[in-house]
Amino acid sequence: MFALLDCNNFYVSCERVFRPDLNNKPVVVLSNNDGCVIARSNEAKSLGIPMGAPMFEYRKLIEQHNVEYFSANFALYGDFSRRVMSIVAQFCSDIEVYSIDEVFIDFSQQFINGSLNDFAQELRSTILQWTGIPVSIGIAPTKALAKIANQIAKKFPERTQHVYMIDDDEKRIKALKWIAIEDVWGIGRRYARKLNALNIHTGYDFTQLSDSWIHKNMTIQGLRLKKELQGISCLKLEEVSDKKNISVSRSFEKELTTLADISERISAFAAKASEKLRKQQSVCSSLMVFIHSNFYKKNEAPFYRQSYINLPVQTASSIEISKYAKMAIKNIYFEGQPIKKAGIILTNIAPNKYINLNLFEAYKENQHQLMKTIDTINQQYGEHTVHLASHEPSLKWKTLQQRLSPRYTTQWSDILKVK
DNA sequence: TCTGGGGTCCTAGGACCC
DNA sequence: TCTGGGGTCCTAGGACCC
Repeated sequence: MFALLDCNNFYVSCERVFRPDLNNKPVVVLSNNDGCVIARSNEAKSLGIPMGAPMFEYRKLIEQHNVEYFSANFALYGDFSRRVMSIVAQFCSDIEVYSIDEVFIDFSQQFINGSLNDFAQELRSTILQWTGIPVSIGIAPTKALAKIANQIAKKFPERTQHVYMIDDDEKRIKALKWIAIEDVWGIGRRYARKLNALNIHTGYDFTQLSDSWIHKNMTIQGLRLKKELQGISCLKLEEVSDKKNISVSRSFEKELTTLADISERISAFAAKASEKLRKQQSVCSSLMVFIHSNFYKKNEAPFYRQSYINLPVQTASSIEISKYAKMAIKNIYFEGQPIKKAGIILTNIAPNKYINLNLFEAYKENQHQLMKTIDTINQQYGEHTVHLASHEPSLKWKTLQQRLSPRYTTQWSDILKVK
């Protein structure tokens, strides 16, 4: 049996831990630049605020109903995530951290006295007591069914007490007939539309389609999903592995129209991405830089360009990566073209212990040492203490975060004082 | 005026090799 | 006039996830 444990309205719940006055009140959390809604409390959902709602469209509704809103505080959410996951790890040996707020657990490997249900309840109440974060748990024979069980637990909290188990065929069929096809894990907007056109509306309908049709139209992944929904486990827990791509991208607070400005941002993104790369002790051997115009402007033709660069040597040096990123941007940008968003993706990532040396380019050992020193300093004295001269982080163009909560758990100066 | 960011997997088709 | 077959690697693009 598998379980999926998922934190309820995670970002909002993190904010509420230090603001209990916001319990039972509508709360939302906003994206970068306070652009749109990325998390909502149940009360905010009931007001009809959808996921991804642009702030400028919903500001009126939000103010009208006294919805509390926060700028995203990822330092806080990341820290809470680590705390929740470490409690799960104490209870269960076999887990897969699936996202910042979700974890799969292999219950079959678990030595559990009594019922799985009681065990899950105990886990849930411990997490709530130790961290203040409410969670829901779905239990089923496969990961895809555990996802659905989790949605049932969340949808009917009174009846399920936040834990629901699909443990026989009758419950499985009932759950499949209950769930709308677009809410099934692995069915996105595109497939949902295609399936709806064929009169497929529930998870159950989907399992009635032929294997060959699903394989042909939805690849091998679609077929796996069908088996999973039928109770045949195809997806196991996955090992945590190094990232195969590392990207940093941002929308700008306004359109940029000069190479100098865009180049400076790209340099900062490159440095940030290199830092992530070094953190997982890897190097990369190619990168891609992209820029695009404001796609929401209906009266302008969309502009999108990307440039791939193969690096002469594998590296994790901010200096090297930034240098090539700036070369890439020169290839694709022309002066005057307004750019709203840009980013960098590092690819062909490998562990840094197996660096391939290039016949014509020396491995820059001194840069390796320099990066190590910079990382240590920034870790100790705060982000951006040392940075490349080619960009001025945080000062000139700090992103808009007008409603940022304190970093209660990761910054000494922000810690709560109890009088 | 104002619309997020960071990932994964799979497949088709072209380049290239013997 | 007739012009092989089988394989791998790489990349771009499309789908999905949170």
